[in-house]
Amino acid sequence: MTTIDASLLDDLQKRGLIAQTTGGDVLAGYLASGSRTLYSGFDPTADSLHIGHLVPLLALKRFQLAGHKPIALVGGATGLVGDPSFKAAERKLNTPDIVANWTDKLKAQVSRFIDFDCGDNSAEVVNNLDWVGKMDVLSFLRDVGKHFSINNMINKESVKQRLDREGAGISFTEFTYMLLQSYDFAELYNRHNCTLQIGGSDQWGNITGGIDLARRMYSGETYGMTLPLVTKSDGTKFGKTESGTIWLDPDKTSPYAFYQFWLNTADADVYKFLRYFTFLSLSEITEIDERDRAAEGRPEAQSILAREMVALIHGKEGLEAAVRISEALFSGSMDSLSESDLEQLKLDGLPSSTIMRSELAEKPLTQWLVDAAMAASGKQVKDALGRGAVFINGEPKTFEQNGDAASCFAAADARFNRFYIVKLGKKKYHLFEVV
RNA sequence: GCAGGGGUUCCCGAGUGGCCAAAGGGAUCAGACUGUAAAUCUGACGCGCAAGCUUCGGUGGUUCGAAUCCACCCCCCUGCACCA
Repeated sequence: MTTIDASLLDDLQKRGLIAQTTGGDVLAGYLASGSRTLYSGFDPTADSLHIGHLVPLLALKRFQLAGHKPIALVGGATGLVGDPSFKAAERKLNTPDIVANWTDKLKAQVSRFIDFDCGDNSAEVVNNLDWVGKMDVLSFLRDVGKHFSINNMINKESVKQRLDREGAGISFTEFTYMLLQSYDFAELYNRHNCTLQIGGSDQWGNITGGIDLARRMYSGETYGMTLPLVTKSDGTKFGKTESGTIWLDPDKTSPYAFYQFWLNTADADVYKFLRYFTFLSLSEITEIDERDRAAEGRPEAQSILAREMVALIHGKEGLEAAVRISEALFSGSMDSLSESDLEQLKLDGLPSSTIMRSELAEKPLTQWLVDAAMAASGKQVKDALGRGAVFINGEPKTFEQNGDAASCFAAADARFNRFYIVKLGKKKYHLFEVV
């Protein structure tokens, strides 16, 4: 028999992970008095989840650890339609085969976070295409559509801007999204006795829609809870860097890059992020906070956060790889790297490229670095060269040497006859293999 | 459909015949300082190592010369009308 951790809601509250809930105090008692089944949905809008999906995904795990049964729903059907919630403009539809492909990828990713073999509250992964795909239009209109009032729907905050805005508009397709998601909840209630849906705060409208539908179709009593949108103290968008979205797929964002992302968290955000994203207890986090405050200089929190996150998403091996690269590069002891270390750096996800020695003379250094995506334009490399911010195997290069890439990558300077670590600025590293 | 306003470099936003690759701010990149922070200061910021090349919704035109003037077209906003 599964033990229920009755303090779950209280813990979530203290972590700042609860934006809104339905049912008020009833929900706390409901969750404390038995193992419940809950779900959260993930639509296949790309071939990988990104860190924006982490809060609901980890919340499923928190519920599971507290004794509840999580269902991760991958939106093979809803992904074909597109959620209009708080979106400024109509989105373009992806083809069914692309969505199906993405659905499979998300299923695999999601599955790594929750436990499928822990007795009564083992997790499940479902795809809403399995039930929505079988439904015919008339049944949908009669059985589902009949329960929705257009009057209520157009009053939802999530679609307001699309209705109000001149020139934007909303198609019937996207407008119908809420019905699909609501139907998911009703269906999961009916099939799995799923009585709680969680999601991002932008999902409130869709979640309450589902609660109403479950009641109307099956007289079911269900609950909803939303998690906060992750914000940063400086007002910029969480989860994006200059180089783009931070993905959970190691092929899209390497464990090293992922580690660096968390390591660079601002002091003003790091303790909040520890509460949001890690499974460290609140008292442990408070302790870290206090210790950092007492110590002069560099706080430990970022490093703890980075380690926790990489271990969570990429496992022990991913963490070791990320730390190995980071230490080699940032400790200044690159000389100590062995040939196999350098090869490992490549495998570990340090950006790298292979170039032909015979082609070196064809382009100036600026162009080689631009081609390797180290900088957006040759001008930036030129600026860096002028400031002594470009190093090849530890040797500073100057603008005068720009035209002579062959001597910048001189054979005599190569590590193990082929490797060059190029550093641009303080944080950008790239491994060149010249053959 | 009619009337009025507008589309400028990643974003906001100046510029209304040469001094404009185009003010200013933001974002971004690099340097100093630091903790691979923050704040601050400095430099860069269409592309090109360079000569030089390509931009100001689109197409044509006027002119020695246009982001700036003219014509037509496309798109957006604001009123009015039409529709209901």
